[in-house]
Amino acid sequence: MAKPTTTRAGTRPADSARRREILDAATEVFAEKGVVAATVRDIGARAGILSGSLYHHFASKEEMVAEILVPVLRSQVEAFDAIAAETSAPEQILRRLIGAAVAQTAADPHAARIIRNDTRHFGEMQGLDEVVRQQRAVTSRWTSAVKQGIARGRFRSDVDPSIVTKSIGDVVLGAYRFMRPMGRMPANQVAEQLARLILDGLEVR
Amino acid sequence: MAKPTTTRAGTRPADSARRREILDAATEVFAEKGVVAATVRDIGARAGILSGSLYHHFASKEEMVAEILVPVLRSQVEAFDAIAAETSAPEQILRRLIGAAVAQTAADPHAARIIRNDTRHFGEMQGLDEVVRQQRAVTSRWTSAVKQGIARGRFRSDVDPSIVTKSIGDVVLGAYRFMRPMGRMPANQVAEQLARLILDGLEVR
Amino acid sequence: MAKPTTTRAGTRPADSARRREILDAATEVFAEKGVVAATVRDIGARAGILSGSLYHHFASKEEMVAEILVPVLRSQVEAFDAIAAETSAPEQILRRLIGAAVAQTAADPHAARIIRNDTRHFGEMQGLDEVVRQQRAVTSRWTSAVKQGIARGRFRSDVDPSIVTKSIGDVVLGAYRFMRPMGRMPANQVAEQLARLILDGLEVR
Amino acid sequence: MAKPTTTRAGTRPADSARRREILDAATEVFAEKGVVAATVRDIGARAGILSGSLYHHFASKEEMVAEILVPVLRSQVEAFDAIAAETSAPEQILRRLIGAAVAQTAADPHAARIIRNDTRHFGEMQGLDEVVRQQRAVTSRWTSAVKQGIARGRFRSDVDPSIVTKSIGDVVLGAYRFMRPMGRMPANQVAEQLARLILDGLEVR
DNA sequence: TATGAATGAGGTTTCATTCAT
DNA sequence: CATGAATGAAACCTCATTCAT
Repeated sequence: MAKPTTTRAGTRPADSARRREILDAATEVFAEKGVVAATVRDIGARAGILSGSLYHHFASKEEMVAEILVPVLRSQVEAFDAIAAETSAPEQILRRLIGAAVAQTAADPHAARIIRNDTRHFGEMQGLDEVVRQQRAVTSRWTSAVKQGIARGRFRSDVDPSIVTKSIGDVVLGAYRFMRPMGRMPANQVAEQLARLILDGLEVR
Repeated sequence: MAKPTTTRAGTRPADSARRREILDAATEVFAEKGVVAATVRDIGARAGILSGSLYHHFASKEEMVAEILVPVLRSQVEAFDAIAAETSAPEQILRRLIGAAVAQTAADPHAARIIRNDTRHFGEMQGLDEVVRQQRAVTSRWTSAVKQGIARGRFRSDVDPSIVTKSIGDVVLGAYRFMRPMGRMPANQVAEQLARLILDGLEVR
Repeated sequence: MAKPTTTRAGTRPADSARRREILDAATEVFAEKGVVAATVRDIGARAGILSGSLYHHFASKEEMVAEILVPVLRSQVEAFDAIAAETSAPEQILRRLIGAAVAQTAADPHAARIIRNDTRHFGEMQGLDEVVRQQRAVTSRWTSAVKQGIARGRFRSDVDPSIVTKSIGDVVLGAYRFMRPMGRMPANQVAEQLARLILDGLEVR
Repeated sequence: MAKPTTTRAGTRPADSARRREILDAATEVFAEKGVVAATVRDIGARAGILSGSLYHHFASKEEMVAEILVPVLRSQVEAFDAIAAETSAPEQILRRLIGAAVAQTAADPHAARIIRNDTRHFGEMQGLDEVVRQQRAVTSRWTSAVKQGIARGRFRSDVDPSIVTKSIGDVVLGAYRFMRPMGRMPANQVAEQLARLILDGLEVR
């Protein structure tokens, strides 16, 4: 995982325990209500603090969003790059990308939910440039994996790569619903089922 | 003093042309910004009207959302039921459901986008009970199609039906991105590609 | 979107000094303009605060009304009950009820004015149930005092008790006009004159 | 009754039947909700017309109020003056004033209710100068009747004339509650009971 | 005369943010 | 670090009034 030792602008003591607690509360609230509908009062209430006091730890609501998502996305990009570097068979790559993405989702289901639901807003929000950048990086990893598979004749060429890519992305981002705390299945099992579905399809051959 | 949420009597001309225009404007704005972030001023601006004047036509922002989504969802449920009634082979049913859903998405891509992005908020919004009900109806159609296919041995039984159902739903709801005005592909082609992907999988056999 | 009427958690410091100041300002404004015509901006202006900031202390305009009136009415009911418990002669009871009511009016003339002028609206306003309940309690105290006097043959039986009760209520509630800050007479003198008028009538015998 | 053949400013056809109907609807609505809380939409709804169409008949909401109240008040002043002119005994005068006032209340209970509840607003509303003037005239009639009775030694002198006057005014204005449509007693009976109460008091001598 | 659409001002309320203590 | 008070902008919505048809 990337280490967020420095925060944008002149924000205070970097990362205390309190800061982490607040961020966890914010993560939950953002996941449940969405970043637009979530208010700083909601976050304060969940963290056991008054909303005004949040500003001792974070410069803005946006900064919280960034601080929640950037590490998650960065770590995903790193994981993806490692997989691409050490794997050669396209279906193996895709299978492992799915596994890594689902594992991330398992590690931080709230973050996954935020990404799935609020990506649309990140462009207009200030200070989320890095989030947007990392999201693009993730997408590009999926895209090259798919294109490579098609180029090597292992993936079907009669489906538009962009459709494949985005559909896989959607399916994987929705995996949080099948695992704790929302679902009941262990992450690796979810990953396996999604991989089967994506690679082999629903129909029995 | 307290805001009366009840529909004012005397207003509400059922559906005039102006009403339709405003609804179209609202549909666009909701799709682009999300129902929470979209303001009545945004809608008014797009419709060429002052925000207060919207209330000559609609009782609330919520009512607009309902009026946009209910017909779309109802028509989808009807289409789904017709397909289920006249088709017997599970893979045929699923293929046709996908086709119908994508066709809907093509007919009203903005509505699809709203559903995809804002479903989470509908439960807490007042006056959207019918929307929620129809959404449940849609989901139940997908679910029974999938379960039937599994029961008849045509769909794989090693993937949780709920995972299958939700994943298909996600993929189909995202189809608006590949068609006009956002994408460039004709609807029936998108439907065909998604059906292939879902039923046969990405891998070349 | 829909306005949540529930009291926000986290706010509401029970009663600070500021809260009292605002409540006093609100009391004046409500008394002068009436609860419907009084705007939160009026109240804010009188309290030296922006109208939005009022909501740091109160959940709604209605809550202010309730918080102004409930204690006044409750205290009146208590006073009435004490009188009824320790007094036996009907004319003595009535005289003392009038005295207590006028004393209340003297203690909080603005509240009396609000009650006199805006009772009609309380039923339709949200959160004023307790106000309505206490008002009924006050009325019932007047009614039983009058009926008791008639039953014991001390009050005339040729006038409908409901007319008597309501008329006395009206006269007493209007007492604020004769005392400071609107009038000039001391409260006990007003009470004495009203009691004479009510019990003995205007005519010289 | 004074004939309102001319309306203030350049308002249309003077008085058609429709105008009367609307005015009746407005009277009811004003009485029930109060002139501030009553909206032109309420009035239109009760009159079976759209609110905008009201302005073909009246220049403003205020004009309606004026047109409702001025004739009532003028007629009361005339009646009072006639009584004062043809009666000499103070208690007879007062008794007949009460009778006349209650009769007015019976004839137009809604108007009485409006006067009782909304007098406070008339000063700030535009175009109600004549209403205010006539209300002053009414008050002055009550005042002189009372003062005359005191001067002639027929009314008690140990109660402030202003208190007497205002209290009588309150009681009489509240009479609408005891007669149809709100109460059940015939007007002359209400008048008789109020006169007894005011002149002779509640206590049995 | 009436309708239906619109205006524009203003109402209550929300909310991110600031700051003295 | 946290509180509690406040700000100021902006949100949703209401309402008297106007006007073309």
